Amino acid sequence: MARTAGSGIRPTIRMVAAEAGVSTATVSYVMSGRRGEGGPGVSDITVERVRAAAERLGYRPNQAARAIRTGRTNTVILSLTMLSDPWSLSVIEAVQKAAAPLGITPLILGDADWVKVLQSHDADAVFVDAVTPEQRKPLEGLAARGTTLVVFDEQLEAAGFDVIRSVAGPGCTLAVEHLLAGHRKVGCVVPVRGERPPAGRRYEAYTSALAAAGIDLNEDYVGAFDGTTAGAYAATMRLLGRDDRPTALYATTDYAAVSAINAAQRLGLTVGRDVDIIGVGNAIEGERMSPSLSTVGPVDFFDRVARLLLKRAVDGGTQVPEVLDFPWQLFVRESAPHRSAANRLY
Amino acid sequence: MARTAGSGIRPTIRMVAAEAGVSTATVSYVMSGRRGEGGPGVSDITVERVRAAAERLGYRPNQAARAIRTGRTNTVILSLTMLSDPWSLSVIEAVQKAAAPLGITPLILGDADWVKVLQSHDADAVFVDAVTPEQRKPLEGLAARGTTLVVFDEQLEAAGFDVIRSVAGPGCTLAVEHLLAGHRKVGCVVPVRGERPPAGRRYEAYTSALAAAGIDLNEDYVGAFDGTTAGAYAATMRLLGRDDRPTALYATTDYAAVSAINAAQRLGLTVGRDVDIIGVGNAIEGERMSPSLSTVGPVDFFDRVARLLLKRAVDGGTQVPEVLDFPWQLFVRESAPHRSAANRLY
DNA sequence: CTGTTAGCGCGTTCAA
DNA sequence: TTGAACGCGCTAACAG
Repeated sequence: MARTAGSGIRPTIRMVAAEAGVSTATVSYVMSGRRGEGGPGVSDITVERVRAAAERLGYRPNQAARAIRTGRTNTVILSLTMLSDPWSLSVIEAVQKAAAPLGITPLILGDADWVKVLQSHDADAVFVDAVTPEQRKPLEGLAARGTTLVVFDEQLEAAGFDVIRSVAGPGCTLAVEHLLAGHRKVGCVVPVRGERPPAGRRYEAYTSALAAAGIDLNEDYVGAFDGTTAGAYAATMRLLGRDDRPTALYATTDYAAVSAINAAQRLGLTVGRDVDIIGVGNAIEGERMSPSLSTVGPVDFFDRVARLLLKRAVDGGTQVPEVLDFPWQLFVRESAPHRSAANRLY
Repeated sequence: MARTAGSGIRPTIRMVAAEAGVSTATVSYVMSGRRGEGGPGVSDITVERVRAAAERLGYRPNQAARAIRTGRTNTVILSLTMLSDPWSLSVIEAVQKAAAPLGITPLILGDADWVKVLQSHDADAVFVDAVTPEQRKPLEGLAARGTTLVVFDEQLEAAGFDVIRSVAGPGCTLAVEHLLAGHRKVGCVVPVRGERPPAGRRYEAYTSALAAAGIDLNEDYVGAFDGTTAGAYAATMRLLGRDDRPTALYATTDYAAVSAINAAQRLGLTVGRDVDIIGVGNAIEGERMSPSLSTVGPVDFFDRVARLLLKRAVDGGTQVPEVLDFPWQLFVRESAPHRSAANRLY
C-alpha cells in the first residue's frame, strides 16, 4: 500500500506507464523529449499514447527525484541580502528573463544565512551578492563540494568559483568628480558596519577626489547610516537640514540615493536644481524613476551577470572559473545634470 | 566508478558510514536526531563517532533525496507577483522570522508563471499572493494533487486549500471616510488591467463613500495606472499637477501611496499638510518611512499569515482548509493626519 | 527500429 | 545496531 503522506496523491511515472500500457522507461523517454537522438527510438503512436495518459493524470516529473539521478535541478538560486534594493530587483529581472527560455526556475533566497541553506539545497548555479569575512571559508567549502557559484564581491579571489568584480573605485571617482565640476559643498551618504568609521573603495573615492580638488574633508558632510533605507533617509535629512547644507550629495549605493532624493523632496528641495544627487550601481530602476537617477555603474551589468550564471547552470562546473571585470561609466540623468560654469551652484 | 557530474564530490551518507565504521542507517538516525524518543536507540559513543566523521567530511544530508522518502522538503515557497511592493517585503520578513526556528527555508518565486513551477517543484507549503481567472483551474489541480496551498484572494472559495481573505471593502471605506472628514476634493489612484475602467472593491469603496457624502464623482480626480510604481507616480503627477488639484488622495495599495507621496513631494507639496495621502494594505514599511504612511489594513496580518503557512508546512495537508478573515482597521499616521473642523483643507 | 528489464543514486525506515 | 527494501525518475544494456 505505497502512498505518500497527505491526502492528495501525486501521479508517478509508474501510474502513467500503467495507464498508457507501456514501461516506465518509455514514459521517461517521452517526457524528457530524449527519444531519437542517442537514446532509443519511440514510435509516434506510442508517444501520443503516453502524452495522452500523462495529460489525463496530470502527471509532472518529480524534480527532486530527477535531481538525484541527473544531478540537475533546473533551478538557480539567487541569494540577495537586501531585497528592497533596486539593485536586487534588477538582478532578479535580468535572471528571470534569461532563465525562462531555458526552462530554468530562479528561486530567491532572502535569508542572510545562505551558507546553511546552500549546504543542503542543491541548485544548478547560485548567485551570491555579498560575502562577509566569516562566510569566506564555508564559501570555499561549498565550491569544493561541487556547488556552482557566481559571487559578487570586489575583494575575493576566484577560488573554485566565478567572481563578479565590478571594480567600483575608478567609477566612483567619476561620480564625485561629476559633482565637483559644479559644486564645492559635496556631501556623502555612506553605510557603515557597527560603530566603525566609513571605509571601503566607494568612500575612499570620495575623500581622494575631494583632496585632488583641494577641498578639505568636512566631517559634518558625511552622513553615515546603518545600511537600511530608513537610515539613509534620516542621514540625508540631517545633512540637508543644516544651515550650510551641501549642494550636492554622493551616495555610495543607488538605494541610498533613492532615499536621499525622497528626503530632499521632503525638505522642499528640488533635486537636480537645489541639490544634485548621484548614486552608485546603475540599477535599472534609476532610469525609470522621476527624477531619473544619475549614477555610475558597469555597462550592461545585469544582463551579463545573468548570462554568466545561466551558462554555468547549463554547463555545470565544467568551465574554468573567471574573474569578471566590468568597465564603469557615468550615467548623467536628471538628479544630477551636467553643470556648465554658468550654472554652478557654489 | 559511481560519481556525480561535475568536478567536486559531495559527501554521501555512505561515505560517512564508512568513515565512522557504522551502517548508513545509524548515520541517518544520528543526523536526523531521531534516536531515543520513538526511534531506535544509538549509544552516545556511536553518536559521537558519527558526528565527528560527518564533521570531518563536511557532510550535509541531501534534501532532495530526503524529500523523496519523507515527502517533506523543509521548504516553503512564497509566490509573490510584485517584489517591489512593500507588502511583499512584509510577507517575506514575517515568514522568515517564523520559519527560522523550525529549520524551514523560505524560497521566493518572483515569477508570474508560478503554476508551472509548482507543478514540478515541491514544497511543504506554498503561499500565493494573486490568482488570475485562468490560474484558478490549475490551482485546484495542484491542491488535488497534494500541494499544500495558502492563497491570498478576496474572491476565491476554499477548494482544497486555505484562503486568506482580508475583506478590503469595509476597510477601504474607512480610509475614504477618513479623508472625507477633512476634504471634499478627494482623488483616487488605482491600478487597472489593460484599457478597462477601474473596478474592484477597493475602487467601489471610493465611489460609494463619495456618493454617501453627497459628492459627485469627478473623473478627472481618478488616476488610473498600469500597476507599476512608475505608473502610480505618473498618475499622481497628473492629478496633483492640475489647477484644481485634489487636496487628498486615496491610493488603493500601499505601494501606489508611496509613489504618490514621492510625486507630491516632487511637486513641492508637503504631504500631511498641503495634501493628505492614504494607502491600503498596512505594509510594515509604512510605519518606518517618513512621512509615515496612513493606511487601512488588517491587524497583525503578516504575522498571522506566516503562522498559518508554517503550521500547514509542519502538519502537512492534514488539516481542514479554512477561509481566514481579517478585521480591518484604520492606521492614522503622518501622511493623512486627523483633521478637526478647525484645520479642514476645503 | 522499438520497447523492456534491471539497477542506479539518494536518505529513510522496518524487521531482524 | 544493521541489512535490505523503499520511494522517485533516469538510463545502460538487452530482447524482440
